[in-house]
Amino acid sequence: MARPRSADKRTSILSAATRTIASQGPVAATAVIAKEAGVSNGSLFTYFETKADLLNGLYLELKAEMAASALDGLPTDQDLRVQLHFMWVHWLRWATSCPDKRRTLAHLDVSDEITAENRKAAHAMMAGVAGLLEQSREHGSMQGVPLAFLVALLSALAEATIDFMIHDPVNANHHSQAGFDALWRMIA
Amino acid sequence: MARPRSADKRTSILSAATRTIASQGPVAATAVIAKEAGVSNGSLFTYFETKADLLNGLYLELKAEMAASALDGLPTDQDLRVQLHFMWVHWLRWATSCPDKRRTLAHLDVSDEITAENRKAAHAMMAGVAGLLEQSREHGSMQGVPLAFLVALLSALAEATIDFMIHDPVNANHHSQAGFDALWRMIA
Amino acid sequence: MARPRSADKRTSILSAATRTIASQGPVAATAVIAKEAGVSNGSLFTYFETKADLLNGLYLELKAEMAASALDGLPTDQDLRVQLHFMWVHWLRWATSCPDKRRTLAHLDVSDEITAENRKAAHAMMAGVAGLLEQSREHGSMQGVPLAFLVALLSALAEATIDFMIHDPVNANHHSQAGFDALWRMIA
Amino acid sequence: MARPRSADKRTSILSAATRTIASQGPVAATAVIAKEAGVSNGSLFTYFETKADLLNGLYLELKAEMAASALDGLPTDQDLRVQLHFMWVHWLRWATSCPDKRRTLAHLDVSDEITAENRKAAHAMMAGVAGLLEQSREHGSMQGVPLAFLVALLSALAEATIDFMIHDPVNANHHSQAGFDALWRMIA
DNA sequence: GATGAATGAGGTTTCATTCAT
DNA sequence: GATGAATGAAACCTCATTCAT
Repeated sequence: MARPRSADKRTSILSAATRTIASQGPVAATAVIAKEAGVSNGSLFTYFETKADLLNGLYLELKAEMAASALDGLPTDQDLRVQLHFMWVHWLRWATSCPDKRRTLAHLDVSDEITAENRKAAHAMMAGVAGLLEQSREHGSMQGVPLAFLVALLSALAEATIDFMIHDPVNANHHSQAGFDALWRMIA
Repeated sequence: MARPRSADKRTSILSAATRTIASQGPVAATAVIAKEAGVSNGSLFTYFETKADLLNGLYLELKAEMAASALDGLPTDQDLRVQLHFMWVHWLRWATSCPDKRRTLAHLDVSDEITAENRKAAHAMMAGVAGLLEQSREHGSMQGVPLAFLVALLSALAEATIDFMIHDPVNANHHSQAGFDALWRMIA
Repeated sequence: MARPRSADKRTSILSAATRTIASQGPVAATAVIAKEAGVSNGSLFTYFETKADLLNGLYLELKAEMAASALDGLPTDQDLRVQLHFMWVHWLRWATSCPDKRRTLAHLDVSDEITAENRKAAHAMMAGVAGLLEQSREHGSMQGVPLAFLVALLSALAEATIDFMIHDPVNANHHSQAGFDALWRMIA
Repeated sequence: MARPRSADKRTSILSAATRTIASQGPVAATAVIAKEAGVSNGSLFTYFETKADLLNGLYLELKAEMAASALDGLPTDQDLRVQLHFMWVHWLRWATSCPDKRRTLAHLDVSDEITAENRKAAHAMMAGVAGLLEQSREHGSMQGVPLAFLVALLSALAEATIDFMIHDPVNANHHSQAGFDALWRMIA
């Protein structure tokens, strides 16, 4: 209820929640998450007033991390195709290297507990990606469609590709490239 | 010689489950589903031994219906692009006209309760779609990628398009066409 | 509700109940007993109006069989010690050769479902044993105690001996004899 | 640092369980036991993880109390017959003065929920009684029989005597003495 | 009479949240 | 602030009994 003091503890809880929800889904009990975080079950509720709060906080945290992974270090001075490829590769690398975070995010994406407001906020984090897409399609076949639709298609392709990379890790790079080529054909 | 098990009642339960799970997710209580179906609490368990059984049965039922919608009446004597387009349109029409079924299926797709066996069976129902894709890419850019990956990409595009059609129903046909064109560019 | 017709079916149910209760106790479900008897769960209730009725019927049946085993063929023309020994041996032989019946009887003996009336009826079946005891103690040390107490002590010794015979079957006869000798010292 | 688990509450639950099981048997609902203990439904499960745990805990508690009643204050410097008589009298006094505990123990003795391990532990608590019996029979007629059998016979006689004392309380002392005399004749 | 589907109360256990320590 | 015991509303599932076929 009062302002939490330890940022460490908050982080512990979020990371324990990530691990637990990845394996059990959002029905994971708060007591289990607390124990996994090495914190008492009561303490969890001083850092997150409600289980829904925890879920929403985790959602934002993971979305932000994902967006940052995709966009940090973007070579803005280079060719658009190169930039888009950079974004694609970093996004997919992040997702495949933290499968728990990615799986948890997938769970939260379909959960009823995430508020519309937070979904919108998460969407805003991808503004950089949207901007890149906007430029990339400038002279291509998808000039007429709403940008949001385009973003949705990109996400869909990315997620499908990630699934396949995790499922067949030996050829992960291969699949990543094939996915990107498909994307490029789609929007170019 | 005794009162026969009623197919109607089974259907009632499945359709009540569809409605309830669409709005509450798979955590929907069996008691709520039973009441919504106009059936006693205990009766549900004579038709489905377990809640997990109900979920799995529903999953198969909906997947089958979805596959049938996409493939029934396929004009196999026509051009591949026409066939693929037929499939695309019918699939999306089904999904957008029964949003509850579609939403429930989305929930079940990520649920831990669905067995690997049933996931495989559901996959098999889409064999027709896979076959169509296999032929369609024959001379295109995606000859090298695993067919399963191609199917995953198709599904991803379809789902994203469906989302957008539901979100912006006025231009649904427009989005459907844009999605299909994108798909065709991707595989052609 | 109507008069049952098939004595066979009644017997099947009783014997299925014996087996099932022996292993699960009186909480055994009527549906399980019915299935074990090869009868529909509804039918069970035309032969026994109530589960309690079934339990009570079974109790009487088994008690009667036990009493008969102990007393049938009693050599009434012989020495009392010989008669008592005959009774003891036959009782214990019955109990050790039908462990299910014996175990079920033990369960029913402590069950709340058995009516006082039926307990009394069961007691009456052992009148022969009581009579034998009455005569046997005529000149011994237990002339003063209530006959019912004497019967209780006999039963207690018998049950303890049976337990031990089942537990250590190799020396069953030995234990049987030791038990009888102890009994005889007690009452002589 | 948090509210400590209360020994009182544990005791309340055990004693409520004793009363409830005495009258209803081990099928007594945990909710009923909790209410009788003045504790919430859920609290019972912080003191006993499982209903079976509660039953086993109660079993050990009652067996220990019974053994202590029989053996505490044993006049080890006196004649064996005196010691055995002391044990007999105290045992029977305990049993007849707490009929609920005794009845509950009788229920638990035949329950499937009690583990073999706990049965063995309970047996060990009676080691003092066994030792006394071992010495008492030294020069008597029961030198050849297994000690465990002897213990079983003693228990059987005690239980039968207790039943009779409860059933006819006016002459309880009389019956107790008659039972002991019978026991002594048996082993002397 | 026989069958087994239908019923709904009741059983054990879990869990988010509160609050005494 | 931290802890974990306390709470009681559900949740899933079982079962004796009834009744349509």
